[in-house]
Amino acid sequence: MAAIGDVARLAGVSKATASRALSGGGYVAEETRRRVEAAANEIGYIASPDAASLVTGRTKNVGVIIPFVNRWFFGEVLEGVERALLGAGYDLTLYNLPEGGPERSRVFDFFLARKRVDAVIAIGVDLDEGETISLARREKPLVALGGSGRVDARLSIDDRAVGQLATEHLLHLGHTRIAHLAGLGAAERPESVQGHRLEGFRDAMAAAGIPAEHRNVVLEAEMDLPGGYTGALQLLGHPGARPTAVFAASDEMAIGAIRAAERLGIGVPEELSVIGVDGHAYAEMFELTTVEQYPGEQGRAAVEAVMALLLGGEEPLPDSGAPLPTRLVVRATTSAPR
Amino acid sequence: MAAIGDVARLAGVSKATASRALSGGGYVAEETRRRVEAAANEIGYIASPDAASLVTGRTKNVGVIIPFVNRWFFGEVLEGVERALLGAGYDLTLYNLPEGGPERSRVFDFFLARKRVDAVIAIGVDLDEGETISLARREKPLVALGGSGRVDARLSIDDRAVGQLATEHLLHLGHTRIAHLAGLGAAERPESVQGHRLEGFRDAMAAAGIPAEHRNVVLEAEMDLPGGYTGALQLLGHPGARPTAVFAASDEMAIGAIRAAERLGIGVPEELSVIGVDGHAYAEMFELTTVEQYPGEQGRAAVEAVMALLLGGEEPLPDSGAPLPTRLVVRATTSAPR
DNA sequence: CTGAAAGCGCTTACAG
DNA sequence: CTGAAAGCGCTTACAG
Repeated sequence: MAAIGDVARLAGVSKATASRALSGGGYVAEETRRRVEAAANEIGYIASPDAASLVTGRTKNVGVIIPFVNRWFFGEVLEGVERALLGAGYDLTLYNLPEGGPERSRVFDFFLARKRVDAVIAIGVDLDEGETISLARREKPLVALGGSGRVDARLSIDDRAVGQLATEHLLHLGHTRIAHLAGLGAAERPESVQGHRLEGFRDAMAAAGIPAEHRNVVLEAEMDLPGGYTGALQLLGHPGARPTAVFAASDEMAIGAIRAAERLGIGVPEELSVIGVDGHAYAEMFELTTVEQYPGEQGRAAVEAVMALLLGGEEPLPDSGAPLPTRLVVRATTSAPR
Repeated sequence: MAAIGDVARLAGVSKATASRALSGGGYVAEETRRRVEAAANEIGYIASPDAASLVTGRTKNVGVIIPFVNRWFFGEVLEGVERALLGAGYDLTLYNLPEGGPERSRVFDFFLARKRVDAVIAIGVDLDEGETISLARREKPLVALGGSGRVDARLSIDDRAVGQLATEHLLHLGHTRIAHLAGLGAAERPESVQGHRLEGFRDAMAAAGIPAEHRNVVLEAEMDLPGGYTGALQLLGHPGARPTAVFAASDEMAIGAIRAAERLGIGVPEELSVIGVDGHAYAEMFELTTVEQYPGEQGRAAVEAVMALLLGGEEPLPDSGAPLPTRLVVRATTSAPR
C-alpha cells in the first residue's frame, strides 16, 4: 500500500508538501507539484479517503434514502442523483427504506447517525418527527425531493397543481363522472405526494361544480402497475356506477388501469379515458395521456442543492421555492365521453 | 461530537477498555462493560467508522456496480443486496455503470481504486481485461452475479439452459418457426447473459432438426419493453415470413412483443406464442409464460458469498458452481400453433 | 481483566 | 514556497 510518505520520499519533499501538491490548496511551486505528481503516478498512489476524512471532517459521500428502487420514478431519480454525485467526485451510499418496520429506524438510528456522510438526500419519504430530529442532530444538510417533514431544502413539483391539471383535462373534455385512483395513504397524509394529488383532484371537481355524489369516487392503491390494475378492476366492476374517466396518481397505475379495462372489454378511450402522472418510459408505447415530470433532472437538481449547501454556506439556494417543471402531454387514452 | 475518550472518562476507564467494551473482542469484565455501555448511551456516543477503518483496514462498506437500476431484474437484485448488506451492518456504495464511456473507466480507476470498500459485487457486468486487472490489484473480494470476466466468485443461473428450455417449450407445443428476440450484443459477446441465452436457443433449434433457414431468425434489441416492442414490430412486420412463436430474452421484451402483436392485430396466443425470461412482477398480469428466476434471492446470495470471502478466508464457498434456481411457468401467452 | 503508548494515513496551522 | 509537529478518533499489541 503506497502511502503519501512514499510519494514524498520519492519526490524528495515532505509529506506536507506532497499533500498540498496532490490534493490541498496551499502554495506549491509549479515545478514541485509536477515532481510530486510524477512520483504519485509512478507508484500508483491513491489517497486514503478515510484518513483524509478523519482530519478534514468531510467524507465526500452522500447518503440517499429512498423507499423503492424498483419503481420507475424512483429509479430515474436515483440514476440522476448517482450520475451527478459521481461527476462531483462523491460516493453515494444507498439506504432503501421499506415501509415502517424496524429496518427503517435502524437506518436512522445507526447508519445515518454515524459521521460517514456529508449530507443526506431523501427521495419521496415522509419523515416523522423522530426521524427529523435524529437527522437534524447530525447538523448535516438534508435535502428532500418530494415527500414531507422538516428539511433544509426541498425540491418538489406542485403535486396539487398536477392533480388539478389532470382532472381539469378530463373535465374540459366533458367528463363529469371521474374517478381518482389515488396512492396509498393519500387521505391519511395530506402532505404526502399522493395527498396533494388527491387535493388537486378534489379542488378541480369542486370548482367544476360536480355534484357531491360524483365528486368523491376515490380509491387508494399501491402506486404501481398491479395496484392500478386491481384498483381499476374494483372501480370499473359495477357497470351501473361506472366512471367515464380515471385520473391515476401515477403512470404505472394508469397502465394497470388500461390493462384492467381491456380485460373487462371496456374500450379506451371510447368508453373510458385514462390519464396518469410521470412521463414513464412506457407511456408513449401505451399512448398514455399524462402529466410529465422529469425525475432524472430532479435528481441532478437535488445534488446541486446539496453542493450549494455544502460549499456555499447559508446563502439561499438558486430558484428555491419554485416548483419543478411538469407538462401535460395529451396522447390517445383520453377523449370526450360518448 | 462525543468521542470515545468522553465515554471512557464518564465510565472511569481507559479509552482502550472503552473500545474493547463497545466494539472489540478482548476481555472485559461484565460489570465494566455495562458501565461503559451506560456511559455511551448517556452521551449518545457513536463510533466514527472512518477512524476505525483507518486502523482496522476494514470499512464495513461494499461497492456495488450495476449497469441499470431501472430495469426490473437489476432493481430487484439491488434491493436484495441492500437488505442483506444492511442486515450485516454494511453500507452499500452504488456505482451505476453506463455503457462504455469515460464514466465507466472513472469508476474503476478512481472510485474503486481507493480503499473505501471491503469488497465489490458486480451485477450483470461484462468486465474487460483492464477492469479485471484494476480490481484484482486491490486484493479485495470481487463477487459477480451473472456477467463475465475474471472474478473471485460468480453466482449465476444457467443462461444457456434457460434459453434451451424456453425454446424447447415452444418446440414441444409444435412450433417450428420460432424467432428469438435477443439482447443487444448476444452474438458479439457469447459469454454474456444474452449470449448464453442465444446459444441455448440455437442448441434447441438444432437438436430439433429445424431447417437452417428457419433456425436463425434472431433479432437483437435492448432488453427492455420498448426494445421488445420495436424489435417485435420488425419481426412480425412481414406477414409472409412471420414466426408463430417468439422467445424473448427478458420478460420486459416479451411484454413489449405482446404489445406489438396487439398493435398489429395478431392474436396472442392464437396466432403468436410468446415466452420470456425473468418472472417479472408484471408477468402474471400479462399472463406471460416465462422462465422465472429470483433476483432478490440472488442478491442476498451474492452478499452471503462476499461475507464468506471476507470472514472465512480461502475455503471454498458453499454450493459454489451450482447454478441458481430457475423455473418454467406456463401461463396463457403460449399455446400450440393453429 | 485493564491501561499507556504507538500508530493507522492523512491535513493543517505554525514557523521559517 | 516548504517542513516539523500535532492531531483527527479510533484499535491493538504489549505489559502488568
